[in-house]
Amino acid sequence: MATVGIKDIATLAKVSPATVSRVLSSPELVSKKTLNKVKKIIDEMGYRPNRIGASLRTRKSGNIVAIIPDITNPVNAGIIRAIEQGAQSAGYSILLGDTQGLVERERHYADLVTSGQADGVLLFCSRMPFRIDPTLPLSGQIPPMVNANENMGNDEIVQVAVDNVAAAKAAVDYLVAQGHKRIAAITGPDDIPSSNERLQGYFAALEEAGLVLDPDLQIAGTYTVDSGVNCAEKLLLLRKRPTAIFCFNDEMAIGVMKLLKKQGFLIPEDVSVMGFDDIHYAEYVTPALSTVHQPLKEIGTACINLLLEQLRGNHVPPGRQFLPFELKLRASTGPAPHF
Amino acid sequence: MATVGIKDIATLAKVSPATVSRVLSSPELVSKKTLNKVKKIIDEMGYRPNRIGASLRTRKSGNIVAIIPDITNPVNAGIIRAIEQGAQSAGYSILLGDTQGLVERERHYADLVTSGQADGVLLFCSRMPFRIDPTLPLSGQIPPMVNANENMGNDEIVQVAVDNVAAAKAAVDYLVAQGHKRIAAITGPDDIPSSNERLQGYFAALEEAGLVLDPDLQIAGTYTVDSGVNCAEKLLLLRKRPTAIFCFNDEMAIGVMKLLKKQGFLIPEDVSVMGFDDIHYAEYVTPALSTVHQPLKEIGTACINLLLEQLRGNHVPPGRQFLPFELKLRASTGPAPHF
DNA sequence: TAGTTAGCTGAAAACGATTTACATGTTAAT
DNA sequence: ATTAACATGTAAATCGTTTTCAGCTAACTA
Repeated sequence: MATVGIKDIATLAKVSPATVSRVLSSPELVSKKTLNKVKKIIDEMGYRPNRIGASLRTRKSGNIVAIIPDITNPVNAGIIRAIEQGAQSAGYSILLGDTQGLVERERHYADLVTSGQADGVLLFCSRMPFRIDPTLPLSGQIPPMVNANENMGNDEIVQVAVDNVAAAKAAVDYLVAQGHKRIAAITGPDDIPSSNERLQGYFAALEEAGLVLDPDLQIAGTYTVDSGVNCAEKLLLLRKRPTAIFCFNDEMAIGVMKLLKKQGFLIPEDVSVMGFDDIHYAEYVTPALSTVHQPLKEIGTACINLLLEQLRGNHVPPGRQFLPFELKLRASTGPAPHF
Repeated sequence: MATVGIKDIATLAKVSPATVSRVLSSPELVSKKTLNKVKKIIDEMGYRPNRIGASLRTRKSGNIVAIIPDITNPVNAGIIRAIEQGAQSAGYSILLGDTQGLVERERHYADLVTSGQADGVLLFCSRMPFRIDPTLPLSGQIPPMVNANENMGNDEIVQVAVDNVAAAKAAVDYLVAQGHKRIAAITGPDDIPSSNERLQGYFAALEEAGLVLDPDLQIAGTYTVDSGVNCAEKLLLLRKRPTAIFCFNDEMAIGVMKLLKKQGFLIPEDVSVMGFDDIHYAEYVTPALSTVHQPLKEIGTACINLLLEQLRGNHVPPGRQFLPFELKLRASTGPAPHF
């Protein structure tokens, strides 16, 4: 690898390293003549400034670390893609921290900013990865950070997501309007705040409709297809079966439909199925899955913009920022069966 | 942000910075007594060595850049996840370079190693992102690099993938064995080497079976669901329709099935559909998609191991390394229809 | 003409670690 | 007692930039 440094360029151009540096970062301070002379040498030599040297001096790494439980999750992948795009245009690179849901890996990646390898954090999970003193105000204790698509239960943190309560309520409202009275909910793990928010929305819709809240109809899944299958099995064993199943993500909804079809149930004639997320494939399962659309690209863009704003040193008002969801009604939901 | 440096620790522990450095990186050179003393101070102060300073001196960034056309593609996401895992255990971080297929972004991310921000490259596309002199041997001109799942048409590069020719041939062999005589191929874009390899496998299988090669049955798609729909439309307009369609990825296969069902064709009674990749959802479309399984985790692990080996300064024999594929036969393929 | 001023440029000091070469102190061997 | 060997610690150079401060020149003002 070529190892030509700023000094070499300076020598060749018969100027000082300072001038070369200025040519690169504040050309307006340099006279046209020297500017061209230096630029020419830089081109000829194919000189690339060493970013590590610059980082050491400026105390800016130019990196942002994204702490993500699972990059293979299409929701996360969709958000991260928009984030990467925005970061790149602003001259930042994304460090990928797939944590597989493990606290120690969340901490590990958070440490990258402590050790100067990253300037800010994009957090896709709900735990605070930094050691903080709860008696002190949060700002000042943490680096620039934005939470993507989760709820950290702390309004001092900048957070971007869909209003899960409202979105879940809208989904259940629709099922209610279709005449369903026994609506089951397959939730996510109960330590995930966004899942609990969806559950609240579910409760709110039932209450507003004056429907009884049957605890048997509420089951916790794990956001996987298999868990959808398992939960659906339990629901079908019930003496009074649900006529609609609201799954807190599309994966589980796909699992539910798989079992339903296997057992000979018609979707949506016997049972309606509603998902959440609107992953790419929701449209292509049979019947096409009704679900709640999350605007991944917009969420990603909002996250990176809010983070960049902080990195520029500007104040960003903390708190949650909601982006609009959309109910996608496809073929897996329909009127409640008569009997 | 605490800004405690190695000098502060040294002062507090009444030793020199060099000793503190040794405590961290080569503890065996330090006496037990000083070791404990220094460690205690480090803990008390919560000192984290600044990685930028260290990088500048050691000329190692501890980063690996992954250059990927599209992180939302489940195949790439699956591979990258295994890569990230292996990198993290070796103390490396992954810089995510989603290029959206653009040459300039590939170059941009390759530049990260030129500028010292990354020590090695994981390449998910087939173009060489570094400017090289073709008259000189490649080694020495490029940094440690491994190609994932593509073919760069250059045996001086370390490359890990599935044997696309053999895999495609196996898929078509199976269709032939099921009695199909008119087997269509929906390929990927024709500038993608792995797609061309699959095409070769398709040709080889047909030739071996003594089947005529009808150019009408070969259409180039773009690896998207929509393109699957479009290509299938063209195939169905043919006077002599295919009885089986081999799609070079699962997305297009899903599109093909969507159109087929819409037009009232039975799968596989009227037309068999075969995919490639075995993405997670292939199992859950209806009918379940027969496809070629790619071992994503193994590919990722092999890639990162080969790269780490190079980063350790060891020679890795260049060339392609094939990992075993697997034919997943599900419900979308069956015997050719009688007539 | 002398005094300002504006516009460029250069010298040198950071930034925060690692590492080489050397100094000191201690023990063991002669 | 002298020396050698070893264990431990220190001082200082180094990595490649950026940036402050000061100096120089040339042009402008009074």
